[in-house]
Amino acid sequence: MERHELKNVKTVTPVGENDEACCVPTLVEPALGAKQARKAADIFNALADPTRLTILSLIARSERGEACVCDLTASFNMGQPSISHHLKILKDADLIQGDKRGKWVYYSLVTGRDEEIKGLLDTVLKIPVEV
Amino acid sequence: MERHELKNVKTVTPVGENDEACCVPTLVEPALGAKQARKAADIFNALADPTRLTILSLIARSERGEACVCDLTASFNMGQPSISHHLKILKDADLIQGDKRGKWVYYSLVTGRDEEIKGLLDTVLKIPVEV
DNA sequence: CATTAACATTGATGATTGTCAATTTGAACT
DNA sequence: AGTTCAAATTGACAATCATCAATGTTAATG
Repeated sequence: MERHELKNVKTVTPVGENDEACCVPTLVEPALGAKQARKAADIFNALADPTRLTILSLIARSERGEACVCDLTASFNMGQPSISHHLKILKDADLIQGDKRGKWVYYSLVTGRDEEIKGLLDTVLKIPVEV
Repeated sequence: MERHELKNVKTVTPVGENDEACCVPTLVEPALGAKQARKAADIFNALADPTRLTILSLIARSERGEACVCDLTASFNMGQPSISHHLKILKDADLIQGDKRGKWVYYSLVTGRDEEIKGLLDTVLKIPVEV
């Protein structure tokens, strides 16, 4: 079976009626596993929104490592339910955790995943914004 | 103006008719910049799909650091147009690049961003899949 | 207990997305 | 030139998503 990467090299394949063995995959490795891929996609999906990235950034850069919903709500031009919605998505993805103290709820990066999350943010935020 | 983080500490604020100054943001920092947030979100969005993550993984782990569309198409239970569609999204996000050689097109991670992309994948794929 | 304030939840709506079927483009070979 | 095959593109459709308006929940307060 010939590899198309080598198609200029005439092989000794006994060229039948339809040679041209198309694509012998270079790798048929386990690749990724459907479950793992879905899990990872969920996390990236939680990060795939400007509002949510800004929320994370606000939390990560805050003095105490946390921010209350009212602080966050005040930082955006959108209603409080929308912020709540985004917070839920981040929470469901295990990126942030909420702590109710009195009337207020304070969100912080999930304990133990601080650096991981900051790393993801930094990596992508390092990319220059085109001129 | 009292900080609610300190609400248990009685302040000397001349408690008027409505004290209770809600949320004095701990940080009013520039945060992130709308443009930068959108750009980052676009990249995460390109990563927010199991098929696309698997494509990236297949490319990243392949021997020559590239894979042709026919290889990729053969690896999924979906039509060739769908794979083409996902490749376009990854390409538009500047994560992969295509190289047409003969009848075939070979995709690889964008030159110079190899490690960055692999880093993003590794970070998220390290997360244990729940039992 | 009634009220108020902070936050979450629900339901509706317009926009975006992933997939397929059908068609088109473009290169290689006869 | 005509055929064949790899890949991209187009159009359609169901599903998902971000937002808002309205309502529900829970904790502090009078």
